[in-house]
Parts: sequence; structure tokens; C-alpha cells
Amino acid sequence: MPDITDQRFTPHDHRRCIKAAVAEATRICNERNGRLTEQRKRVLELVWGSHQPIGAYTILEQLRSEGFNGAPPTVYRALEFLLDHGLIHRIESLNAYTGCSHPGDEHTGQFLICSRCHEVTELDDPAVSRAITHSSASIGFAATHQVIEIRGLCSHCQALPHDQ
Amino acid sequence: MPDITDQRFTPHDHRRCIKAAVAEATRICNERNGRLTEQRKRVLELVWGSHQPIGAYTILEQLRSEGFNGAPPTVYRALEFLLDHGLIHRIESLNAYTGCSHPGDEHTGQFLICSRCHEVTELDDPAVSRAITHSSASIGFAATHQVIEIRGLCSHCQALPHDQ
DNA sequence: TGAAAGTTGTTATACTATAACATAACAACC
DNA sequence: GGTTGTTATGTTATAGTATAACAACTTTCA
Repeated sequence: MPDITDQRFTPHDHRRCIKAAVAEATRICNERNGRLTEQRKRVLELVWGSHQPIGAYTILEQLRSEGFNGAPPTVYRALEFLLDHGLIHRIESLNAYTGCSHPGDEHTGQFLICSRCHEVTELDDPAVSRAITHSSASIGFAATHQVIEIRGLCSHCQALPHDQ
Repeated sequence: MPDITDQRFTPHDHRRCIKAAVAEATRICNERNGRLTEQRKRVLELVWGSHQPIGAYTILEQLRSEGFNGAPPTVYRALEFLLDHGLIHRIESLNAYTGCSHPGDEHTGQFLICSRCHEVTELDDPAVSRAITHSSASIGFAATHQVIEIRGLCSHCQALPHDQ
């Protein structure tokens, strides 16, 4: 049964999400003297504007369609900045980027990727992190960073007929 | 303190590991009418021969140095076959491939990747899988496949001076 | 103002992966 | 044994992802 409170499937003005994300990012960057330049902000908006993880070259295309006349390194640099400041995440198994749903604090999220609609939900369940840290430690491995990307069907898509 | 029983750091004849892996793969392929051809077997050996995850193009280079005169698709096809039969794993965060340490049964491993020596240890801790499945289910997500890649320092490298 | 640091522009190239179609090897059957 | 359908491999070209290296510009702050 789909969770009708789920923002992704509730009719909502997504532009608000984007604005909120940018506002939050601005606050965070101010705090630590990171410069959220126009380009970086624009890339952040594009990442948030997509309901799915977005690739670097798709971002580049969109920038170009807006009159920007740049090359891949510009996009990768902006992405690097945003990653460094915890404002977006990279999804390794998709070579794509997605907005961080609670930026600011250091964390490596856990991502649920729907195989059908391709939306990504970020979880940050301490129980999962703990299980992994514990399991690693049991063989003497000191974990510093976790890549956790889960495939499956989101609640919304489970409720749909299979052939849709 | 390094675990001196750890096969990776115990002096051992790694050719034996490779032979064992190939023997096991042969058995599994026979069971299910998969054809472990010479090329596929050779790729499997190269994957096992590397103490670190190995990239497709590195495999290609090695094949070429043995007189093989092929192109990328050949390697990718062999890798696909080996993946399909659960004989190797792909490490998403490295775009590289590593031997499966207990092939045969369906599973998605958990990988501990040492940032220093780059060796990979495969874990299959049910507690971790369970934590993830449980956490996913709590928001209605039905997980089918897990990508879990943990960075950190293996016990061996922790024991070394930092600057080595 | 001028030096240092940070950001962006620009060109070229490296690395990873697959599409599409041709050929060859194999297995099973008549 | 030849025929046929299937699987595997060869081959060429190209798509997709990412970075190196160096030049030019901006910002900051002494």
C-alpha cells in the first residue's frame, strides 16, 4: 500500500523543494565559508529538479540548453564541491547524483532505488550502520565510509499492475 | 593486530586458490549446463589471480599479452557470464571485478575494501542483510538486491605505520 | 594595489561499457 | 554425415563517464 504521505507521490510543488534545498545549502555554505557560486547553485537546483538521480552529462545538457557554454570539467567541479559539502550524494551503481535529504551533518546515506520508477529514497538508519560497523569490526576491519544502495520496488510501484 | 590466519597475508601459494576457484566453477557450471569455455575460464583465472578487484581493460591487456587478439566485448561477455553464474562480483564503486569467495548460492555479498592495500574481503553477514531488509520494509520498500561496499582499513594495514 | 587563493574556461584525452552485425563452434536431430 | 537451431566469439564503431593540464579570470585580504 503506497504511503500517501510520501512527498514523492503527493501532488506538491516541487519548486518549493528545490528552493528549500538551495536555502539550506546557502546557510550551510555560509557557516563554513564555502562559496555557493551561481554555477554551483544552478547545478544543485538541477540535481534537485530531477526526481531521479541525474548524470553529469545530463546536467551539462541542461546547462547548455540555458545558454551556458561549458565543458564537462565545470560540471564535475560543481558536483565535487556539492559532494564535499554534503549537499548531494553520488549513487555509485548508477553513476549519478541525487540531492541529500538532510545535508549538513556528516553521513553516508543508505539509498533505496526503485527498479521501476527509478526514484531514490535516502534512509539513514543507525541500525544498519551499526550492523555493518559491528560486522566489519568482527574481522578487524575499521570501516570509514559505507556505500549502501538497495534495489527493489518502492511502495508506490508495488501497488501497480506488473505490466505497467 | 593483524589476523595471521588471514589467507591474504599468510604466505601461501595463490595458484592453489585460483585452481580451487576454477575447479569449483567447473563443478557449478556442469551442474547447470553453463559452458565454462576456455576464454571464460581464463578470465576467471585472471580475476582470481589479482589480489585486488580488477578492471575489464586490465583483463583485456593481460589477455593480449598472452597473444589473445580480442576487443572489449569479449571480456565484458565473459564477465557477464561469470556474474550471471555467481562466480564473480562487480564492485560498483571501483568499476572492477573480484572473485566470489563462496560461489553457487544466490547472494549479494558485502565488501570490505581496504583504502590502503585495496584488498577486498567478502562478508555475508545475515545480520547486515536483515537490518537492511527490515529497514527498507519499514517504509514499504521491497528490497531485491543490495550493493554494500565498505571502505576502511583492514586489520593488516591498521597495524602498519601511517606513512607506509 | 598587489599577491595569494580560489574559481572557471578550454582543450585534449583517459577510462568504462555497449550496440550492431558478421562469423564460427557446438549440439541435437533426422 | 549433413542440416539446423543455438550459443559463443570476432570485429568495428561508438556511447557514456571522468579527469589531466594549463590558461584566464575573480575574490579576498593584507
